Amino acid sequence: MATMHDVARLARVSVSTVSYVLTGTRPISEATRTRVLAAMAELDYQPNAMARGLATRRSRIVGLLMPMDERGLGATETAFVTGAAAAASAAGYHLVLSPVGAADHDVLRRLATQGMFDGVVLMEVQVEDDRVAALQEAGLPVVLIGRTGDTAGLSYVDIDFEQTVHEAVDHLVGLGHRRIVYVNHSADAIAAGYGPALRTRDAFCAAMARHGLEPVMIAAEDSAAGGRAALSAAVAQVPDLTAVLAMNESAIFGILGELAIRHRAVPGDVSVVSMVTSPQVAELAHPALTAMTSPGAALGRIAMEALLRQLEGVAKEHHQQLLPCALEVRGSTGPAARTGGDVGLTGSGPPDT
Amino acid sequence: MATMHDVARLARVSVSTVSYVLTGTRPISEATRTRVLAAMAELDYQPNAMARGLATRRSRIVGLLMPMDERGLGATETAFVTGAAAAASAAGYHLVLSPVGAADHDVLRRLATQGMFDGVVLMEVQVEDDRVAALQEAGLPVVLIGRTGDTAGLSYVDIDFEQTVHEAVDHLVGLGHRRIVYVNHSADAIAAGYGPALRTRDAFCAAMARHGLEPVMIAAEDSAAGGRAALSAAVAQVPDLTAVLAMNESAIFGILGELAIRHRAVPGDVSVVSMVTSPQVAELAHPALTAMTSPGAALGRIAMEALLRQLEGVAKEHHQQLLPCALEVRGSTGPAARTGGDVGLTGSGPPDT
DNA sequence: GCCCGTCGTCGAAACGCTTCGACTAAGCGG
DNA sequence: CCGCTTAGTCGAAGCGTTTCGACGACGGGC
Repeated sequence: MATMHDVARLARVSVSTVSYVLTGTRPISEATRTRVLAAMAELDYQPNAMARGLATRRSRIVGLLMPMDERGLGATETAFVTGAAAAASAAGYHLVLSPVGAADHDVLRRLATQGMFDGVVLMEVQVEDDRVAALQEAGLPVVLIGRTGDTAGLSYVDIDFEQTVHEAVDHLVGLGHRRIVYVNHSADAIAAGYGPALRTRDAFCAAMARHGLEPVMIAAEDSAAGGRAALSAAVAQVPDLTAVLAMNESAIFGILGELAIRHRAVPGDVSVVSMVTSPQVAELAHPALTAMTSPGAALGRIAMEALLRQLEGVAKEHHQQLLPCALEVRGSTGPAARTGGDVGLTGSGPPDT
Repeated sequence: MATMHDVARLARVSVSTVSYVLTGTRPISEATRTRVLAAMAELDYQPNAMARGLATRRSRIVGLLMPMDERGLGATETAFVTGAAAAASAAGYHLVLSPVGAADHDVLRRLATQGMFDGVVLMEVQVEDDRVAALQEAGLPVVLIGRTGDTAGLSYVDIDFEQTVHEAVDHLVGLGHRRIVYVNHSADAIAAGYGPALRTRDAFCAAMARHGLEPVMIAAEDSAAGGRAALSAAVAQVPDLTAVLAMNESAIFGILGELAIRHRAVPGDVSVVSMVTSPQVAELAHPALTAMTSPGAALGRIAMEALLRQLEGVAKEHHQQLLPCALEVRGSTGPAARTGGDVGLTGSGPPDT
């Protein structure tokens, strides 16, 4: 409640002197400095954020822009948020969470022009995403989590899907698997240009090709039911599959459930690798899932740090970085079954929803 | 980038007139209003948030204060956040996410005095929590998610643990269960005064007493391993238990895993009810868990709306509200086994980590 | 003994908005 | 026809900072 005026009066100096003590922009004698500091302490003075923001034209507020659909955030997205929040807070910035749909153009521009944000981190970027352009036009520093198709002139941090898929496939092939099915996100997501789905699809093809194997891919709705359906489809297409690689965090449990119903043991008959998964989720399954653990919090933190560096003028170039997911072998993968044959194929259960 | 000055000049009116058009605090003739509006549109004018905040002494920013430990947020907490964010955004407020530990007193006071927040929602409140007092001293409107022991003069929204536990117990008793074990949060959490743990403990005692049954309770660490250990302990203490009621979202999968190891079928031999759980998590298990679904997003939304009402001066009284979790029967509960006996007790497997 | 640069401080002008008091021009009841 | 209210507008004074230009004092090089 106390203002700089009060402090100045109590310390018998001018307001500007108090400001200089605070910001250190001009030399101040030791004597007055201590007098001013004492006055501040006595009055329990805190500089007013709004006033400071107005005068400096820097709010020390950064935005975290993300679509917040009904279903809420998955573990990985939540990790982005907490990582970014921690980094911002550590640097003395405030982080505002702005739910902004992929199509909310005007909302976005309003946010950008209001002068409330020094910069923003944009999550859930599509391969084609004009929000990026809108923000840049407004002159707002932006860092992406995820990336557009054309990344020229952009700062981003993303998961290295190519690398991650290759590692996962290598792991399975190394265990002797040959008939591997990739369960991706939904066909809708792919059609909509959802980056992770697209990139993992291509990477899976490439990885399988490198081993001289044929890539089989199934799209799954983001739900347990979707997972069950996907597994049914997979078995129908490749009856003697020995491994499933799944991108879809929501579908994975449906996949496991359907495998159980069909009496295919994991990892005895079928090995399962879950991609871009948080350890917590991987531990939930039984057996615990061998997974590519997403560097969620790290990604959020790195993105935020890159943004702040840009704001502070430390970095002028763009920050572009890919982080692979780390392979963590747990209980759901093992050597490929000897006979690639038709184990348990008979009970080709109902497609189920 | 355009300021009110520019708009005023272009519309050939004074700055104050532009302001009145914007805020509607004084009558403006239709003619000038349209002229001003046209000028705004032409210049693509957006009022500067900082300047407005400084002049009105209202930032239209609210804080969401929560401890953000290493492990990150659970599904329920995440729902609080998204619910609150959506509500704030819908009302034209900005929501800043502030990781603030339970002990960060000075950080809290600094946040409160900086004038950046019009009000705050405080999450993860302890039964004894002096942060609440600190915030109130600073004159900041506060709404809690969760509640302290003494709620006089406070606004809060919380889960109705009493009601929730009673419903859960009634459900199990209604299915014929008599030997029900409650798996709570860790002993540490209870000792630290973690409200949900305390309140469910008491409620469980009361609910069991009402049915003339003896309450058996086990504390579990928040992990799958903790769940396994807890179930082992439970079986040791009540060999013929037929139902488990679990509070601990992290431990629940350990409990299920350990049951599987001990060849106790769910729900054939043992029924399991998970408390304060999100549907997504409940669906992950196999069989899907009968659970008390936490009203996560609703809680966040209601808390935020209460805060905003307070800020707008609409509501003067305090908002105190409890929401029960909704019982959603899925596959993990069924009639109590006929013979309460020693089914599967022989294979009293290793405590496992 | 001068001139100049640096140190330490001050006053005032921004920053972009809201809001108060005042003023003009109508409209209107008596 | 006069004084009152009311609609409509303006200018100026804030809001609490930062920052720029200025100014006195002081010390050093010559």
